[in-house]
Amino acid sequence: MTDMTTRERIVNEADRLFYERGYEHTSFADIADAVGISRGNFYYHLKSKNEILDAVIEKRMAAISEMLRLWEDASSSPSERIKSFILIVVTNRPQIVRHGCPVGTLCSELAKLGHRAQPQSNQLFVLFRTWLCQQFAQLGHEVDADSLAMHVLAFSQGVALLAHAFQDECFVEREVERMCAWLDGIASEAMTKTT
Amino acid sequence: MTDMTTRERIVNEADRLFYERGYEHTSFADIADAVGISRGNFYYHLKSKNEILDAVIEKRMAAISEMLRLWEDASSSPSERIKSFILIVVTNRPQIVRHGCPVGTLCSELAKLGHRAQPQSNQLFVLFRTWLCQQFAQLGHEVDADSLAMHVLAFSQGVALLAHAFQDECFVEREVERMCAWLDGIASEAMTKTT
DNA sequence: GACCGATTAGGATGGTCGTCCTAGATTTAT
DNA sequence: ATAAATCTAGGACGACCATCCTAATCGGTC
Repeated sequence: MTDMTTRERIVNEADRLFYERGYEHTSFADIADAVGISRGNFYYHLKSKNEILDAVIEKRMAAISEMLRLWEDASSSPSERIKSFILIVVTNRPQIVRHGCPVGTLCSELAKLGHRAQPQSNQLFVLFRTWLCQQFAQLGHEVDADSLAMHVLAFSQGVALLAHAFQDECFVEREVERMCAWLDGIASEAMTKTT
Repeated sequence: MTDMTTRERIVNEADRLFYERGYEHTSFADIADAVGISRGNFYYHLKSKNEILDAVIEKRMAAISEMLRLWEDASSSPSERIKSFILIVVTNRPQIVRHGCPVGTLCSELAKLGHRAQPQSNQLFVLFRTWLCQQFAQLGHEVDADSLAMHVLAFSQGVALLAHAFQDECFVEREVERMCAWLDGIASEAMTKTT
């Protein structure tokens, strides 16, 4: 806490505020207030708003990579790992209902803005996409692994967006159940093929 | 064209710009430029940006209602009508890839902003939701009609968001195929129950 | 042709934004 | 202790924002 550099504290607060209020709707004054430093001092640590955004995306990239690595270690089977992903929308329900999916809302905003950093933010999706792709391949769905990965990704984004709009937590659970059932179907389908 | 009132022209351009650039990122100057009138003249027709947003939402509500009415007339069976909805993401592919879903991106932005008009924008979703709900009920899924409606809605939002982020048109078609197959399963399931 | 309401244009206002600059404070190295 | 490097605060900047005000123009009516 205390041994965190000012730069890290800025990036942390920016990360939070970008998520809670959106990128464009968060100003330098907001971040400076949250960190507890003056507006002017800001530019000593980060030269522009773009640079903050880049740093935030980089931080999220690292966090996601770490999370995927943990899932890799914790679960033995690929279907269990995929289920770990499906379950994040229910694990993070309160945040999603309040602020949507951190990845989805950022990518959506930057895409609409035609922002310079859109490709970078898309890499957050790509991280999940390739990881899910690997899991489906290990499940025996080598040919349509990417298609299945995108399907799971689309599921999570659709659920997050509607949960956010309607502020509905129950809906999330119903959709997760449906998705888990679908995944079981996919997994057993792969089993019968190999055996 | 010529007999359109200035107010209507303003609302039309605002509708387009809100969709293409987002609500917050569209300024009065942008709309005034697009319509071809001066900034100052603006406030004679609409008192505030909120009022423009309200008018745009109202216009979209009317457009969606009309579209649903047309689907009602064009299709004989409820499953055909639901398919009409599923197919809009492929019909409007180019726009969705460029700007996302008009309803989803607006609701998502207003929800994140905590905007006053968020409930109004949600009514756009509700329009689809209740209509889909009716169709599923007619299909014989009275008890879980709303759950199924939300599922279809989530599908469309997930697909639109990812298509927009990844600028991928092929993905849309694959997901639509998958969804149509799912719908056929739901429909036949209802058939066997009634017969 | 004078009048009046509807419509328009353009500028003024106060606020916020991202950005930059500079002078002071603090820390570190010698 | 002194000098250099690092960090901080606060204000100034130009641009843009939503909003408001006022004077000019237009249409039709008597």
